[in-house]
Amino acid sequence: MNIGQAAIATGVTAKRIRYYEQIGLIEPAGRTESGYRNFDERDLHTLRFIKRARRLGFSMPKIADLLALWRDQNRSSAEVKRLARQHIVELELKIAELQSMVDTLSHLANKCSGDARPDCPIIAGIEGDTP
Amino acid sequence: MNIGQAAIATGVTAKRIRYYEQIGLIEPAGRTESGYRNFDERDLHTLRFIKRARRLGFSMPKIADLLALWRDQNRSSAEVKRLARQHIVELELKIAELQSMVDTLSHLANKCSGDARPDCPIIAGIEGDTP
DNA sequence: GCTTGACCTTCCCATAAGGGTAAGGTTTAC
DNA sequence: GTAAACCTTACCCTTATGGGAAGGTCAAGC
Repeated sequence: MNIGQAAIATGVTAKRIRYYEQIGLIEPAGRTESGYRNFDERDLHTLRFIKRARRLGFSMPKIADLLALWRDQNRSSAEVKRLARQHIVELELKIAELQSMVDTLSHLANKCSGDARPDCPIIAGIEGDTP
Repeated sequence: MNIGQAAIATGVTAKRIRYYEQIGLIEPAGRTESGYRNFDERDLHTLRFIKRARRLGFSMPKIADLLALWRDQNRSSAEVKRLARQHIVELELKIAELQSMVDTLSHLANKCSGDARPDCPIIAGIEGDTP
């Protein structure tokens, strides 16, 4: 199965597959005599794993860790759980940061008349009161 | 006031100030005879505005829009409000995305025993059931 | 007056996770 | 046999900076 078919089968673009190989996230795929990459079912399985991990917001280095744990038959679930918990904490931190932006902006926007006059608490809020 | 002092006065690093000038976000600062940038109070005011807008998560292009509105004495507050509302929507979209990741991961983590055994619903969840 | 250290300047390289495109080789279908 | 549809590598682009090099400038101390 060449890279285009693998891309269709997994929903991971050919470009990404090559990138994952390049950064060492996946093993270099086998090659045909003419140099085309050749993917088997196991490769597809790995690519799908990566795709799902990405959708959960894991970075490449973390996915590398997850892949290692995935393949390690002697892993402890505690290790996996620790990684997941840590990631959850990071996500929640990011959410809190974004939420704080939303809160501040919503507050300002609610005070803004939103008409034709130039007076605007939003501009004033950005301009001035908080450091 | 040279760039280092401006950086201290505003909390915007010299590197960023040069970058903002480079991308045209701010007017090129005045220069001394020897080529040093020279900042006045108005420049500092602009830099502080940018800093606060950044803290609210606005991108550079949006900050450029905000700066234009800020300077435009004939703006309507409606324009500003529209920009702010749109930004709020984008932030909330991002938050929802991250929250969905947290939810999925939390659900999986809660089912994981987190002990020495390898069996792990988190790995299984990434590996398999959802597309 | 000279040196030293703390500034400043521009320029180039790096980040994360790829997308776009070019130049060229291969395979497949008719 | 040829044209379309693949594949390959390689290079530049993105965001919003940080790091550092090479070299010019300024202020203080001696």
